[in-house]
Amino acid sequence: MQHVDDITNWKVTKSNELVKAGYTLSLNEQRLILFCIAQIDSRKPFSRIKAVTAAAFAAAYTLETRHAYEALEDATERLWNREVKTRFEDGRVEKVRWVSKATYDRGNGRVTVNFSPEILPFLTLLNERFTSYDLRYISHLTSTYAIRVYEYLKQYVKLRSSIRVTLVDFKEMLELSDSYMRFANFKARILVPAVEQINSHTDLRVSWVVIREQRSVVAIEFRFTKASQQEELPLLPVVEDLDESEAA
DNA sequence: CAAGACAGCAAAGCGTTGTG
DNA sequence: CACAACGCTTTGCTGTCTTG
Repeated sequence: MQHVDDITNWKVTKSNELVKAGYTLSLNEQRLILFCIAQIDSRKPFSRIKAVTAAAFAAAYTLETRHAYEALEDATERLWNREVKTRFEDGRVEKVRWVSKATYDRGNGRVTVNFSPEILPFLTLLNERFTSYDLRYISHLTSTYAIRVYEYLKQYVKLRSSIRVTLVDFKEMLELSDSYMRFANFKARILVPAVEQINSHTDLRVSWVVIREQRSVVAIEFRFTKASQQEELPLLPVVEDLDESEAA
């Protein structure tokens, strides 16, 4: 996992709870977080502390190294105040910080991230209800919403070929409840770009239809399949992979 | 009329270039 | 490596037309 040039098989694994939680991250913050998560062995407890070099970050997301410094510095700075909101059945909302410490080592182009203790249950010791995917599939997505939607669909892809989600829940997940009061805007700015990016860069092929009540859109039904070509790539059944490989 | 579609404006974000 | 500046993209909103 240390080799910068070999990110092809890095997997991001997180609990489905986290996949569906409400949070906002800029693209760079999202990239930084996912890069760190990809280095975690989700089956085990772990050190909480992950280091990211500009070179490794640039390699993972196909940027020129010299451009990665400021992206990392900026993302690190902003990550400090970011939080994850988990909504419970009874309406309770629990907020948790992503990081308890995040420092950019100026002069060395290196970030050290300490995940907060409260976020760890979403990332480690996972053996059920989790989602796993290859980091490389989202590495070319340029909309943070595209990444969120990809993860959301990915959690269902083994179980079914479509999922219906209410517009309210969906916007809540993306922390857009108070924005995009007009569906057309949400569609044009979020849905269409996200699905387009997912279809052209990831292993999922997605389409969607709106569900209406009267004339208002109340839900979205996503339909998806795994792309046939990508299927031939070394994408082992996730559960087996996690249970068996290098466990000892 | 209410809600969606479409066009366009503006701010923020992202990637690049040039400079030191 | 850092910083300033530029240009393209992403994101959020408004005006206006279209539709059932």
